Amino acid sequence: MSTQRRLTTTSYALLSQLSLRPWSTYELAGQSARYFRYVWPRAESAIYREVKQLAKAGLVDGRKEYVGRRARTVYSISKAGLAELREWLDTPPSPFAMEFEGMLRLFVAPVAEAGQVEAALKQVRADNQEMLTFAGEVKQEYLDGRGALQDQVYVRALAIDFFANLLNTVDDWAARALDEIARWDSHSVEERNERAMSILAQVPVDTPAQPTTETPVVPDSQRRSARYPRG
Amino acid sequence: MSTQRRLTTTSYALLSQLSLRPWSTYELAGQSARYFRYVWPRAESAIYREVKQLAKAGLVDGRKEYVGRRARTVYSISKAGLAELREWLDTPPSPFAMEFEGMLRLFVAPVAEAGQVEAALKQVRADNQEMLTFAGEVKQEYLDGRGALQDQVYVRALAIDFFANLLNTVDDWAARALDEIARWDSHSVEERNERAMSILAQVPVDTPAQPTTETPVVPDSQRRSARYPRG
DNA sequence: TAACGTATACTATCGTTTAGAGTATGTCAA
DNA sequence: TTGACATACTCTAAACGATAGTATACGTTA
Repeated sequence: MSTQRRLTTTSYALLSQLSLRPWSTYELAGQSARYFRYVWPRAESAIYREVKQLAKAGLVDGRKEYVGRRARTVYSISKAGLAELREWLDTPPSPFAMEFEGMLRLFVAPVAEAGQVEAALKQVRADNQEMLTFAGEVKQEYLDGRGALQDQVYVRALAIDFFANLLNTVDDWAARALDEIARWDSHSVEERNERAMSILAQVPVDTPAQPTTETPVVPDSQRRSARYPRG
Repeated sequence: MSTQRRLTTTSYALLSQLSLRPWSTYELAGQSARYFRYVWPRAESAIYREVKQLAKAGLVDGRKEYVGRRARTVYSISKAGLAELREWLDTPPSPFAMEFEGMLRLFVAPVAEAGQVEAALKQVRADNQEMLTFAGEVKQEYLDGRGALQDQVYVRALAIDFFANLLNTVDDWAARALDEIARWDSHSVEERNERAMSILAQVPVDTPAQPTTETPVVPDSQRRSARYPRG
């Protein structure tokens, strides 16, 4: 019953899912692979490990069921689990983070062979297309009334809206970047840099009013765990 | 000299940085904290560990320098390292991935107390503002001609363009989502779901032409390591 | 001139997480 | 009855993160 170990966001992600309805571990792993993968990617084995620990901590109840001779465990959230979940909801979420190897490829451009960076960015667009196709399928599932947790479309629609827009933004950028790269061959580094300055000037973000007195330090919005501040 | 262990993307990120010029480990850790953090976030200790292994594998050369009695090691890429890097550039990049706890918070909305999800999304916007401020500072640094690797603005400008657009997209979404959440109080779940259907219909992604015969399986664009396919 | 705070430059350790393979049972179609 | 595929997990090495700790250098202030 007592919560020994500190819970991770992965714990809460599972508690969240289980707060909506009971699931078997296999189903949870499936949901993770199909949907959660995009916002909170975790290995399949981590799901199995994690629910077991949640059960040990008394935050979820496991019930063995049988399909023929094959057993499976169906979990549901416990009162203690729901309380934990509610407490988590009073803490600020950890900030948006990403891994984008495509950008690493771009950074090596000065020492890459012609075409290598281009190929990487084309791959980025291909991946994006694949994900957009998936998003389109999910959109259609909900429009057809056969989406997962269809009774919560009012929540899920916002998630689909998020992804479609995000993927389009990334794709638009990749297209722009490919356009620029195509010009590199016929321009010197100096010419490219001059052009870059006007691209920079048009980047949709305000520059600081007073010149930053010195190079700002390491960004701080790292991991958080405290409650929301005062108001 | 022989590469025993399989290199990770973290290895290649460091090789990339070292291919542009030599850096001390401390500088590499600093660059990682300041810039790479956003595309390939790794712990400081991981940087120190990794360069040492790259040195052991003969992919980088370390030279001890002294400031008084305090030693530091400055690394530069070796021929073998450059060859490895070039091979990596011939492999497709791993797909874009993210962690977005804010979305997890949204998913629990049906069991959350009023205001909890709203607070989470406001935090998302605050974090975004912070990152946008940082992007603005970096933009100004390059416009002033004092950015890191300023002679490569033609590459770095594209990265700043990426971030500004991405952050704006996330922020716009969060604002839209907050607008929707504000309506929840005065509407039943049925009314919310009805509204969600029209939001869904306007999501900027095409739905599949032929109805997806069955629920599509686990997305495949998982980790890759092979070369680009044929042509 | 001593003390203090901050930046530099790391090392060490422990626990967690991932990737990937492996095991075993059940279902269905050819 | 064989094989493909889905279900339902377990196991392990290597990668990674968090945290603490050590030590030197340098500038400011008391």
